[in-house]
Amino acid sequence: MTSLLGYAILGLLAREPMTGYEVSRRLRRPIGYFWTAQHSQVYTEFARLESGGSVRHVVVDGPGPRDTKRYAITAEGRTSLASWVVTDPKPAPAKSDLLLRVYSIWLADRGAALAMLHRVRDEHQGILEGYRATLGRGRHDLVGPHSGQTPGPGLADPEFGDIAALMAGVGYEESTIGWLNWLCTALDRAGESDPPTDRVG
Amino acid sequence: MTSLLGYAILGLLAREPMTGYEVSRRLRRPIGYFWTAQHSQVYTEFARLESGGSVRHVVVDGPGPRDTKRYAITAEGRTSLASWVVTDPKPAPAKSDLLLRVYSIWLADRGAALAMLHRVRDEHQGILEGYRATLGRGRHDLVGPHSGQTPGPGLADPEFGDIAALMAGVGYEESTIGWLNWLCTALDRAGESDPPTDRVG
DNA sequence: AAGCACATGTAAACAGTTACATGATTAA
DNA sequence: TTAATCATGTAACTGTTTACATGTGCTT
Repeated sequence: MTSLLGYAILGLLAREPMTGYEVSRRLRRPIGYFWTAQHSQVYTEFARLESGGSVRHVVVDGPGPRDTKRYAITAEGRTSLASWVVTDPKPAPAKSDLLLRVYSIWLADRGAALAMLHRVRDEHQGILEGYRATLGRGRHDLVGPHSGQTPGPGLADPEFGDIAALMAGVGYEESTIGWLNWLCTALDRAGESDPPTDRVG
Repeated sequence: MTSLLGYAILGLLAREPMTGYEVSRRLRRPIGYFWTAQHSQVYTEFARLESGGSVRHVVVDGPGPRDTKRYAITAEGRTSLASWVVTDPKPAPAKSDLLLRVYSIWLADRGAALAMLHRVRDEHQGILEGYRATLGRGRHDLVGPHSGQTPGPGLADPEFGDIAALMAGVGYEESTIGWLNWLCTALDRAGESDPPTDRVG
């Protein structure tokens, strides 16, 4: 009954109570880049979660014309989150704006395509560095694919989830950057024989 | 004005004319896993593309109560696709069902979590093998990050886009599988100190 | 005085999924 | 005869984005 957005919110509240504003802020560019939502969606989802008994709120004083509400996960919410976590995700339909463009890149002007790919690569490079910095700021036991001996956070520690998500983000960005570099090289090589003009029409 | 789905369809039609049914079939599990759509969405999008002058159809005889229509991209459609291709994609909001679960995995039962992660890894392994098989079936010039000397397809060849998308898929699956293996190991290590029971409530 | 961060909501539009509806041909 | 594949469409619903709406307190 709970939606994926609902579980995203519960995952945040399981760490600490938050206002709708704080949840929205975390869901703009989340740690590990795995879910996003607008504040309008968050506020309506809170209402559904509360009527389902997964969260509860207390009113605290704050600015503006309305009450500020701080939400906390309930025991029921925690249980439902914990049992959903181990169910099978449906095979990701992974819609990629970038891949969609690359699929049709053979129609485009080579120079313009290369410029776009370089911009995208630089952006991913920045994101990757951000993830690495975040990993570095945390405790760095457990980090590194073969770090072996040092004991990491216990399974019951939320940092386990944080680090796992960050590691996924690092791996994803690294693989994307590697692919973009390969693609730029391939595009250069493919372009050597062709004239550098737009070949539409 | 054209939606991302519209460009996905144009990208397919730029290769060869197709019926709505064929486009839908390709969009269920696309080459490189980068876009999906239901047939209901495809048929309505065709209407929009046609009223915008990007596609045209001819009626061919076929089964069923309605006419079978074969769609082809127009010169205008090709031009609009080619110029969209080199515009910047917006930073992918990349919603991941799996990452969402892993972010809250510290709440779950370790055994159940490991079982789920193993199922997911095996599934990704299958997808990866599928991509590799597809790459192997095509001409395999250009394939391999540092294959260097052999000339690949010209930039104006649609196979350039096919291979690029497949390479992205291979990189993504490899990185996902590597991360899942790391995660299973970390989960084992983290679980050694904790009792293997559900720690909710 | 202008702009930003905090803080919460509603409304309209668009994107996407699931279900409904029809019917021919071919293979098990 | 049962099911799958080919083939096209509409309707209802859910999810998501964008725009509207309000108002405080702090900083520049």
